[in-house]
Order: sequence, then C-alpha cells, then structure tokens
Amino acid sequence: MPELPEVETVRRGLSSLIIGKVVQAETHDTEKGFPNTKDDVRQFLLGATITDVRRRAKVLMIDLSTEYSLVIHLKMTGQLVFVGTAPENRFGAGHPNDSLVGELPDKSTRVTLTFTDGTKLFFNDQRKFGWMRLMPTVEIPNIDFMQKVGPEPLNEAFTAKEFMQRFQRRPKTNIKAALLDQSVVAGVGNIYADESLWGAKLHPQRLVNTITEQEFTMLYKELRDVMNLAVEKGGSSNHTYVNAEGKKGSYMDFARVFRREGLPCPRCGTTIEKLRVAGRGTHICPYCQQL
DNA sequence: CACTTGACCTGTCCGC
DNA sequence: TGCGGACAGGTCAAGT
Repeated sequence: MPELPEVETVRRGLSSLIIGKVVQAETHDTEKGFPNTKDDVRQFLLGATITDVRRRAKVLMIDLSTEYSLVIHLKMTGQLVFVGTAPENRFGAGHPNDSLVGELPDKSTRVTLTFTDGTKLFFNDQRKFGWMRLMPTVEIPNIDFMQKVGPEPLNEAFTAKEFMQRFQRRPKTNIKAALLDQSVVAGVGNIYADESLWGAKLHPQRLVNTITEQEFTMLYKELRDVMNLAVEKGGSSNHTYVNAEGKKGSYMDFARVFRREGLPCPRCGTTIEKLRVAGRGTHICPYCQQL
C-alpha cells in the first residue's frame, strides 16, 4: 500500500479533482470495507458537497458539507481513482504505459461515488484489506488509530531529537520493526523503511537501544529525504498503486535497495541481499549495513 | 507488559 | 501448462 508518499500523492490529486463536487449516488459491494447503513448514506453523503481532502499518516479523509467525512485506509492494494467525463481526461488515454487500471468499475471495485456532473470516484481494492467509512468529522480524532499514531515525519516542526525520543519507546525491538510501528512515527512502510535504513547505513536488525544519537540523526535525515523525494516523484508503484488519475508513481526508478536484490549497491557495488525482518521482505547492502 | 507472529484476502510468480 | 507454496505497499488480535 500506499505509504505516506503514495497517500499524499492521492490526496493532492483528489484535492484538485473533487473539491466542490456534489455526491449524487453511492454504491458498494459488501458491508466489509463500507460498514455504513443506507440511511447514513442518504442522510450524510448523498447531496453533500466535498469541502476538503486531508491526510493523517496513511489515512485519507474526504470532508463533506454535512460535517461528516469519508475516512479511507488503502492498506496494501487500495486505489482511489477519479474518472472524468471527457474522453481526453480519461485515465490511460494517450498514456498507456503510465496506467495500471483499465475501464472502471472492474473486478476490484468496492465503492463507486457518482458526482452530479457525471464524473466518478472509484475505490478499488484487490485484497479487500482496505476500508472506507462515513463518520462525523469531529469524531475522527477519537478513533483508536488516531489516538495512538505518532507525529508526521515531514512536518517542519518535527526535529531529530523528537525522532530519537519516539524510538526510545521501543528499546528492545529492532529498528525496522520500530520504523514500521505507526505509533512511533506516522506513515513509514516497507519501502521507505528499507530505503532510509540503507541511507543511514543501519542494519534493519539493529536493536533500538544500541543505536547512537548520531545514527538516529542520520536516519531522521534519510527518512525525510527519501519521503520528500518520493512525494516529488508521485510515490512508488510496484504492483497496484496508482494516483487519483490512475497513473503510476516513479519513485521505484530512484530506489537504492528496495526490490533490487541481486543488483549492485549504488554506493559500494556489493550485491544487494533480501532477508526477512519483522515479518517483511527486507533489502540491504550487506557491506554498508552491518550488524 | 513488550514484543512477535498469525490472520485478513486475492493474484501472481516460481519451482516441480 | 497444472499445482502448491511463497509472497505482496498494512494493521490488528492473539500468542509468548
């Protein structure tokens, strides 16, 4: 799924595409992934105008004029794809290599929103781990995830010192597991964990309580650099990730270790290896990143 | 408690 | 080209 840079890319795309539009119709396949009742939909979604699109960690919020919001988690394979009415605005048209989606709805479509101008927003999710739910905007901060999620790593005010202190909540786990823990820092997933650990020359199995202040400062800088670059490149597309226009992101063209096992380390030329850490496929340079 | 491991799903790729 | 198993951007609940 989409990690912070991918979700932020979707947020930016949706902001320019759907703010001001009025929801005319909604359909979804099963209750799993969209738990609201028909009454809720009629009362708080149909006829509502979209007022804002926000992000916190990997969660998207589409705010409505009814003071309700659609809260969305894309998990591993979720997509939010906008489809306009004019043929030249259709995703994929003229850019077949950028597109990972065909005509919509398709087999993976879970929710369809239709706006009054005839445009549509599709929530697709091959693996069905993702969800979308309608809830009062003011209640969003009370949901469990929002209560425990850590700070946004790209915020200006987020310092290297705070970064290190957050990790000290998990002293006896390895650094990769801690990076993936959303209560430590928000928005880091498997790709940017591996990329930033390579940048900081840290082995993913290093225990948090063995990492020096200097090493944390490096990791802080690398994580922010890699995530800022990924936002600039529109995120990473390995399999299913696409932005709001159905197009792929290009960060994978810049990846240094992620999914590059067997290829040379761009820093020292040693062959990149793949191992399993914290239950996830993990990519390292065995020379640059030693235990 | 802190930490790790399975489960949730579908699709694809790799080895026999 | 058939079939089993491992694996895939994430997070919870249930284990130790």
